[in-house]
Amino acid sequence: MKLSTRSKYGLRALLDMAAHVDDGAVTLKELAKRNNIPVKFLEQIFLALRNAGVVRSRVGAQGGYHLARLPKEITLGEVIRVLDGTIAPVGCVSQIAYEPCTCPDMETCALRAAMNRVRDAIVGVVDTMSLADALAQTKTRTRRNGRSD
Amino acid sequence: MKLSTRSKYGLRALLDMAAHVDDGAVTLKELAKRNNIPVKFLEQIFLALRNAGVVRSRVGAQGGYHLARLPKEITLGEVIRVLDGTIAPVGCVSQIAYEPCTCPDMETCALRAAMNRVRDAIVGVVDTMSLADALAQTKTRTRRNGRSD
DNA sequence: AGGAATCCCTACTAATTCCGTGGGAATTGT
DNA sequence: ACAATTCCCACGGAATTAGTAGGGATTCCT
Repeated sequence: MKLSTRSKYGLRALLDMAAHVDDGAVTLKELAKRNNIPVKFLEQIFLALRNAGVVRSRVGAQGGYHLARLPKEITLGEVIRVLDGTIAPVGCVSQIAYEPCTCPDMETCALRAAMNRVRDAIVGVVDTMSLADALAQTKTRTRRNGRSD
Repeated sequence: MKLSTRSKYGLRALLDMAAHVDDGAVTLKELAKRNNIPVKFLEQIFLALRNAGVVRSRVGAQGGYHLARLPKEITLGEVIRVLDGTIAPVGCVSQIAYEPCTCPDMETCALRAAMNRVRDAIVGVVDTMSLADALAQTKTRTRRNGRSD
């Protein structure tokens, strides 16, 4: 159930941008340095984010990136979908990246039904949590809730 | 956020066993055939499940596997942990397979806080859903609920 | 105008993870 | 004895993903 490094980096950088949203545009170089991310890899990631309309860019000297919308209008789910292509734990429950599985009978597949619920649980979090929400939560002290793993 | 094929196969096979729990022991060969899984791969998977106390085995002719507990006493979460080692979407929020991430400051990492909630959401489903629950849900007609991806 | 900074794009390599296979030993029922 | 089966570990290869290389286009500054 791992999140790709690609999405991890992308989210980390975007959260940083959201935190410094008042400072105007920021360069990849700066973003990469601040967040411990290889510049060239981040470049690739931001290309995708730009094409998806999550960030906007300005080329040339004094150029850089800025968020295309307010932090509260960008959800984690949107970003993950852009960077990973899907969120669903198995292909057979994904709408945007559906792929049939090899189970003998998909209609009565108990695993599929269960994974549907898992997907809903994940989506329920990431699609309702914006960059702003994520930042706010951290500021008010991360309270752990005990569930293991 | 993908579930490994390993866990997928393991769960599929266990659900099958749970559905036929009254038939006594079943061989890997049979399980593999019924569920479209490569025998040798399934063998590996069941070795792990056996060591973890999820199934019990009997060697020799007329041997086979059977569940170590009732279907309602085996959760999906337990199985996934055995087969994948962890459930958490990122290493830095896993208790049983913790791994520090490369973010500049872990204490104030907004992504970590967010992923904590995702993990809780996933765990909330898989740790409360037993093999029996998963089967029951399918029998009562899988009702889709619309969330996309 | 020239140079420096920066994004844009594609292709490639490297690393890792994961799926699946092989072969043989031990055990048990017929 | 023989056949069926679990047990065990190691290995090969495929696929995915992380990260790199390099050059082009655009804009700003002096």
